[in-house]
Amino acid sequence: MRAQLPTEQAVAKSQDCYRIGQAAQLTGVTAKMIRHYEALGLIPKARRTSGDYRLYSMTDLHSLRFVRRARQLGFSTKEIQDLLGLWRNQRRASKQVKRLALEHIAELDRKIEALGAMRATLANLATHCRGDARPECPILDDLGGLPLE
Amino acid sequence: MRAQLPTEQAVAKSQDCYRIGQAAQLTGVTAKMIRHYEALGLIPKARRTSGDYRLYSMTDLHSLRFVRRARQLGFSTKEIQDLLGLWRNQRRASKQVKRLALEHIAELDRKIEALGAMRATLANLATHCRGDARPECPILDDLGGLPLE
DNA sequence: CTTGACCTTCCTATGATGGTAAGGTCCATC
DNA sequence: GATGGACCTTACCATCATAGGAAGGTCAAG
Repeated sequence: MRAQLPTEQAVAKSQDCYRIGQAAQLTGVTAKMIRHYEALGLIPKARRTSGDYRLYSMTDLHSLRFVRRARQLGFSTKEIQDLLGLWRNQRRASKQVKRLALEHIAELDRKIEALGAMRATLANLATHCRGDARPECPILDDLGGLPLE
Repeated sequence: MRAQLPTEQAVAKSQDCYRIGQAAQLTGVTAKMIRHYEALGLIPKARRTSGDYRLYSMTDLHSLRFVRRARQLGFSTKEIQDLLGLWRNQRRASKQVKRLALEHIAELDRKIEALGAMRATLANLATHCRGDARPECPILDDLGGLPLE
């Protein structure tokens, strides 16, 4: 479990190069997902060592952290692609970014509302269920459609 | 588009038999999903006609509506399997049903909370974004990790 | 040279749903 | 009795983000 700081690593570090496992540790994005994002075109193809190992610079790590943070906020990879484009574009208008953010907020609101409606319905049913050893159960009655048929 | 009420259909109806398309219409579950639920073992394998068409009775339709309603409430197919078991078991204890319901409510709460946290963070960032033609953008700054590094 | 940590690619799976393609059934109408 | 059309069948692929594993290669230390 000792970090391999010797030769290769020392060279890598001095050259601002990290292999995928290190990049994963430093960004919180799994190596698996880093490769996946590369395949999706979300991040550029990594440089490779002579042994075909991927190499990442600090800039790359920065991008990976960006992606992770955006994922934490629920953006899809497609949306992240757009956000990354704006992030890298010095001539972007903040209006564009804000629009994406507001759209995503609206999407989150839709999901929250849908889940809230489920929760309310189910909580209501659960309230009326005695929850004892007897079989009578308004929850199952509702699912079975008894009240509606 | 005329419903085929003649011979086969008349017979089917008189015998409490519906083909998958009719079952889909009557239950709101797509034919696709009906087959899927059967493959999952959620509903029993349907009887078949001599031509290998699936046939559904009113009881089957009832089960399908149960599944649909449970899906609307966000239960997974695995959970629905348990609910169906309880529904069909006349000796069930309502306690068991209520436990499943409360667990699911807790799960919904977790999801709602997670989405709500995303929403709050993003809304906060959006508030501070001017949303004009200039490039400065606190949203991108956050995603890029500027405030944390 | 071997060992072990790390890397590579490729394939598989998840969960609920939708799509499509190639082909069979069944009934009505010509 | 053949045709057309609505409906059905199975089988495969796609979505979305993520994880797991197998088989094999790299590299540095012992």
